[in-house]
Amino acid sequence: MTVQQKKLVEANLTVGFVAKRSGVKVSTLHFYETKGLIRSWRNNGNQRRYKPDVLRRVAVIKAAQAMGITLEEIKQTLATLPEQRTPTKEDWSALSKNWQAQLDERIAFMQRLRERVDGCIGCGCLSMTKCPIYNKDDYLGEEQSGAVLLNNPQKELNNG
Amino acid sequence: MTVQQKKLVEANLTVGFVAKRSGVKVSTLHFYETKGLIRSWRNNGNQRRYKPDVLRRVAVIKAAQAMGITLEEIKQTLATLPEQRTPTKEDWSALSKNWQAQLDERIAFMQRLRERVDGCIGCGCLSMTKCPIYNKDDYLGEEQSGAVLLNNPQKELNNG
DNA sequence: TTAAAACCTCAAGCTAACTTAAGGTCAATA
DNA sequence: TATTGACCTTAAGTTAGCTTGAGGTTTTAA
Repeated sequence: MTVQQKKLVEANLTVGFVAKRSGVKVSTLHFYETKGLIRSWRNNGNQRRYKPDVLRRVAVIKAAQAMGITLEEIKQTLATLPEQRTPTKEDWSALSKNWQAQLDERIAFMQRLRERVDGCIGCGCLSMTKCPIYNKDDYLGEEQSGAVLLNNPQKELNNG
Repeated sequence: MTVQQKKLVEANLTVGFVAKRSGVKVSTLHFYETKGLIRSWRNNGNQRRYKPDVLRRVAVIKAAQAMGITLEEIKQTLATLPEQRTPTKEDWSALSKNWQAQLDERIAFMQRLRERVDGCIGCGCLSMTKCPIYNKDDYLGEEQSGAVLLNNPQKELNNG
């Protein structure tokens, strides 16, 4: 039995092992911990030890990031997981439902954007007074209070 | 005739006017200029003056950003516009085609991600050795060389 | 047992996309 | 004409999400 397999069985993982397994750097795990996204305890020599479910947490963090969700939002959603026991299938399922809705909104937004790209950027109405692209109230107006996408650039579109 | 209408007719716009009309701050216009995204000339008093098509450029920049395209990419795409003449309908249309494809890729990626969220985050296979979420080669593997989304977090997923 | 690998902390650095501040000039209007 | 508002430049600050480096300790393995 290798050391890593042993670690796995004993169910307290080192930071290096978690890093390798989850595909993130050790520094990222430290960083996530300072941000309250993951937790660890220390051994006698002050080294971090993790429960195996940290791997799922990190994978979920990465998946959520790929959806465009910020670490702060992810943290808040992860905070809904139970603290006392290891999260169950149902716990994780609830999380995913939460993000599914956001993802659906984002996809819908992108699709509306796509239509706008068709109709607007490439349109023939180069007159500033006629083209809706110059009319901020029209342009992407429905998104005003909707999904937050990509650092919210659409909020800027509606300023002033 | 107001001053602003006058400016519009005379077709050389002040930075303040462009800022108000395009919904971005003056400092943003300065910034875009240093980044080579827009251009201006100076009047006798060293103040910036813009051609009206800067409004379309800014609107297009904002739309592209909402698609998740970086300023650097936007700059490169805008660089394909003619320098000597005011861009025509066809010029802008070509741009929009370019970004439509990227947007389609992004939408497709999000949709694949959505399926993964269904099947993976919320799944019952909490065993580390079985769940594909722990297997970086499986998880989102198709995206390896695909669309760049949201600061490329999916690249991280495949590291190490 | 000892050298290398892994780990620790804390501070600083990095990129994108801007914003803010300071100190000064130019232009519009009462 | 004078004052207010718009504009100028340059430098530094901001946020997110990390990474890098320095200097030191612990663990592992030959």
